[in-house]
Amino acid sequence: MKNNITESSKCNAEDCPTVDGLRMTRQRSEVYSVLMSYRDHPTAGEVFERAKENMPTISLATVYNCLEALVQHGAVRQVNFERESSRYCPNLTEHGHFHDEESGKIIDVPLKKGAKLSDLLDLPEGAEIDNLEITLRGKISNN
Amino acid sequence: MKNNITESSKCNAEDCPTVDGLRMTRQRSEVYSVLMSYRDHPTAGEVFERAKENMPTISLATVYNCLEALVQHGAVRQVNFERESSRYCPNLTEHGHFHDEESGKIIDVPLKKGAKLSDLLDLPEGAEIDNLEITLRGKISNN
DNA sequence: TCAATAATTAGAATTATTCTAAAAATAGCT
DNA sequence: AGCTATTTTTAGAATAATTCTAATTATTGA
Repeated sequence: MKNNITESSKCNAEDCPTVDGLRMTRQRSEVYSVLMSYRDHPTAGEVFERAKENMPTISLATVYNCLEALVQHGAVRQVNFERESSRYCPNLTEHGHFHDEESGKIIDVPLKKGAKLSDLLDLPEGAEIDNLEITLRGKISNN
Repeated sequence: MKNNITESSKCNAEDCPTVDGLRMTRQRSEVYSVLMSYRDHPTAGEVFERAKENMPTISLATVYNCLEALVQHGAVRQVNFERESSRYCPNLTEHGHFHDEESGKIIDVPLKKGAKLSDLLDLPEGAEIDNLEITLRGKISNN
């Protein structure tokens, strides 16, 4: 195929943000926009299924590559629940995840503004936190 | 082999606790005592290697079975870091885990007594937490 | 336009874990 | 103790998510 500048290979703010130092290819843009439009923490396989609707030739390996690139550049977060396959989340605010045992849904749980981790945990002396993951599992009693 | 009651098939408080409703077999006892004696969050494979020293005939499948049984009966906790293989921890107090990026060591991080999760997180309305996992990754600056 | 670099692709390889089915151990009777 | 039902262990096969490989394609920038 000839080098073909299409609409989707150009950047527009919504579905193709400029990520520092990351070349925004059509595939990365598609993967990112899948994450942005559903926001339900899909697995790589689910992202692949959805991406194929717009871009039937995309491969699973590419979805993995794109997700990794987006994660490494901080555009997307990778979320792991026990040994299940990784899920991906475009919410970049500090938050944890609540896994509802009944519906299977995963709900973002915002960290309270100004709340300090050291109020909850006895952190080791001199610990510098690069990454924090808080995952909760439970039920939602609706009454 | 004939039914052979050996020393290790009897229970003594230290390496063979009675776990509610769990038959304490020689293999389960061995797996549990491996976890208790090193307490460094080994993987199933590492538990297998260590268990073989005392019990050369134990199989990897059995180690997985035993670990699962112990986890299900609340005698041991399963800890997951990103996509790495599961690790196991006999510390039953409420705690999170700090993963030191430099040494690779995993350090238990106690929850402060009386600290409330709801001070840190905006939990969803009516959420009942069955399980909480807090994992931290970072460095320890030693000065 | 061309050369150098980076990304994509299909399919193979890897790896942790689970499954299967047969053998062994154990518990609960009498 | 002996008998039977149930549970556990075992080796090896199967599975599934992810990563790797090597060839093709796309992109950058001189």
